Amino acid sequence: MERLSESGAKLTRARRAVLEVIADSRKHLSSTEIVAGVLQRAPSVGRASVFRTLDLLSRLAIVRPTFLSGRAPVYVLMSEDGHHAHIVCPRCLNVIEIDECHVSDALSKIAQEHDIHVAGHLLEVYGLCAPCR
Amino acid sequence: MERLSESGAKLTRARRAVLEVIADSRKHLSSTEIVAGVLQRAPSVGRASVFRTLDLLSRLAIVRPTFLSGRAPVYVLMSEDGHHAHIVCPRCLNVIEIDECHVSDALSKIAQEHDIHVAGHLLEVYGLCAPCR
DNA sequence: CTCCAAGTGATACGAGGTATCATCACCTCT
DNA sequence: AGAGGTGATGATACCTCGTATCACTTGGAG
Repeated sequence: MERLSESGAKLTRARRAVLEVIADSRKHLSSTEIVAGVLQRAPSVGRASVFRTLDLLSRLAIVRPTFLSGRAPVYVLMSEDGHHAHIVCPRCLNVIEIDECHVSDALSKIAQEHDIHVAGHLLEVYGLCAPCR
Repeated sequence: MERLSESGAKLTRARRAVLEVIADSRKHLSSTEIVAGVLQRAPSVGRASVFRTLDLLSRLAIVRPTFLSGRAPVYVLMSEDGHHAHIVCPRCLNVIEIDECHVSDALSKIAQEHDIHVAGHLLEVYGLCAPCR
């Protein structure tokens, strides 16, 4: 929310609604689910604005579209410093969020080797979860 | 290619064509580009089969759809052991492939903490490349 | 309070992806 | 090597998600 206004973008009803829907959700939502959620919360907001907002949030690295299950992408909320990590079980398609992903050493090596200023990352780990084995 | 036949799936003309187009490309391709490439290589192959094959390859973790630029996802070819890593520059949208991503220590910690058998991973690093600074 | 660029909502449109179904060809088994 | 049947195919029509357009509204700086 602060990240949005800091970027110079206006904090409008539509954008507030989209952000609230995403932040309040326990799981990653598809665009269709976000449209539905926004419609409940602020019925006057139009479809197009939801998509425009998702696009804006993606460009600001607040959110990142990713394929988890189903045909449409779901939107992952990035942490304040632009990072996110989760585990996907290819069997049950459940997603386990990871808080501590231990990749900072790896990132600094990568930054050095490729002459990059790292601003964020997404780590997806694939593997069977305990119940599925 | 071997990975496909080992999975029990038939090795057909359509599938061969899709795999060849992806493997021969220097960059990550969108579905539209893959359809076009397949059409050149094997004109008799139908649209639907290309999408079906992409779906199959995703389920087998040979390929992974990801949003890099543009509206449609692009397909990333995973290594034989199910891993892939790259850097995306948010400015020029160029993608730099990473061969050595240094995350194995992190992955074993994650595997332990979350009781997972890690089968693969995708690491996306975001950051400005040298020319863009 | 005023102003105006940024953003909005409604709608029509278009591209990307899918369901269907009769036909075909891979590959196993003999 | 040849046959059989099941998984896969190609063509088409369709549907869904996301986008362009444009007249109107609104956030927020001054």
